[in-house]
Amino acid sequence: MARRKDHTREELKEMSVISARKIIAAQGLSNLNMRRIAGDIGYTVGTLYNVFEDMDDLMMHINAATLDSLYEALEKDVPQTEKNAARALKKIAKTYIRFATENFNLWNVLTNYEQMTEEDRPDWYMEKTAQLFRMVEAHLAPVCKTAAKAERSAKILWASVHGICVLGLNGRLDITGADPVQSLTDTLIENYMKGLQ
Amino acid sequence: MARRKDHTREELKEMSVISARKIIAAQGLSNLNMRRIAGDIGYTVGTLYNVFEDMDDLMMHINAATLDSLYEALEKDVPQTEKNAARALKKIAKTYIRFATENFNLWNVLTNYEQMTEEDRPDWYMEKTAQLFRMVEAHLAPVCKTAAKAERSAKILWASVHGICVLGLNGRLDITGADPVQSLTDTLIENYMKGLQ
DNA sequence: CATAATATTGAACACCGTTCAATATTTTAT
DNA sequence: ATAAAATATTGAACGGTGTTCAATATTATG
Repeated sequence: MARRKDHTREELKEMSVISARKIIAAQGLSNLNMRRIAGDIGYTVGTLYNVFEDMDDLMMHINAATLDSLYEALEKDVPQTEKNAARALKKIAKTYIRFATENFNLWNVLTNYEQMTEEDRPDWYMEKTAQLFRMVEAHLAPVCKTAAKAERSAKILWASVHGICVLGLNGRLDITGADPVQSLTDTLIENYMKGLQ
Repeated sequence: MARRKDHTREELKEMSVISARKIIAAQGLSNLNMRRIAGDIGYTVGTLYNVFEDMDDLMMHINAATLDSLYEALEKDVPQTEKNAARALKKIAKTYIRFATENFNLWNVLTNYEQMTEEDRPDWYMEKTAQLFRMVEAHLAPVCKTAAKAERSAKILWASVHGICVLGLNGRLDITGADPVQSLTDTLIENYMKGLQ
């Protein structure tokens, strides 16, 4: 046995999430299981359950990491300096679509694997998605009369782009690849922003 | 044993799908399994595999039935006589949201349970979704210059409404219930149609 | 150094989708 | 009508899953 202090609980959590994300990215969610993660990090399944509540808990941490990397991608790609709202929003959508394409399996897990009970979604997790909405809101505030209206439009546009991305990348819009999807989100954003005046 | 001719293969298929949909609607996908369906229809699991390829095949038929009932709901609720495109589209969205709310579990299975390989989705299944798009297209054709443009806008609006519905009803837009979701789709459709001119 | 606290193990459990040899029933051929 | 072929149905069995928990090993404490 041994190695009680080889890694702290936090280190074990991090190692598990990294391993799980590697497996999902490379071979899909169907090839993920607790025993395999345990083996990958050099422990057994019992240790995994000493660190995570259950598989749902682990999945939440996996999705949290995906949300983090999505936020990083957006922060890196989208210039704060862009004054034209429509152009900024189109850039956000473009980066979102690229992220979903390049991290298809992880992104699909994020969108499909729902923990039904909205209540027991912890605050630190909710904050990660709130962060993303705020990013969109920031570009809408200058062209909206009130903060509430900006918030509304942020929700509408984010969810719409998300919907086009989900159906488009999963082959339910009779189009293939990232470019046609981006073309649709561009049109959506242009028309919506035009109608906003 | 017995009863080889009690039901035809088609009858067995139908009974299985009805039973499965009842279980999903009442207790969610997590409570669905092959043995339970078999028991419900008075057979054993082996018979299920004599009629369906596997559980994915059964799930496809379940989703097909959900698509059918969605189409029926839309056909019943949305008047063909409505000349105002925006009003017609808002009515479609409203009915879609109501359907998703009233058949939440079945609708969630439809949106989440993806058969990854788009190619082996049979034609009769694809036709069911095409039918829905055509319904939206019909209302967009009069206000679009070309049929291709109407098709584009139909995809954009359908996917957008779908996205708002998915995130909204799953509690990811910081709103609760069907009404606020409908309010967002209304705004989306109004702004998009306004921008179309 | 003894004892409490904690970490780690891995066998065991219940459940799942799926298979398939055995068996019962029906259809077809003679 | 009867034998033989074809088909339907069964249910035990297989391998895999998430999860539990008594046993054991390691570390911390007094």
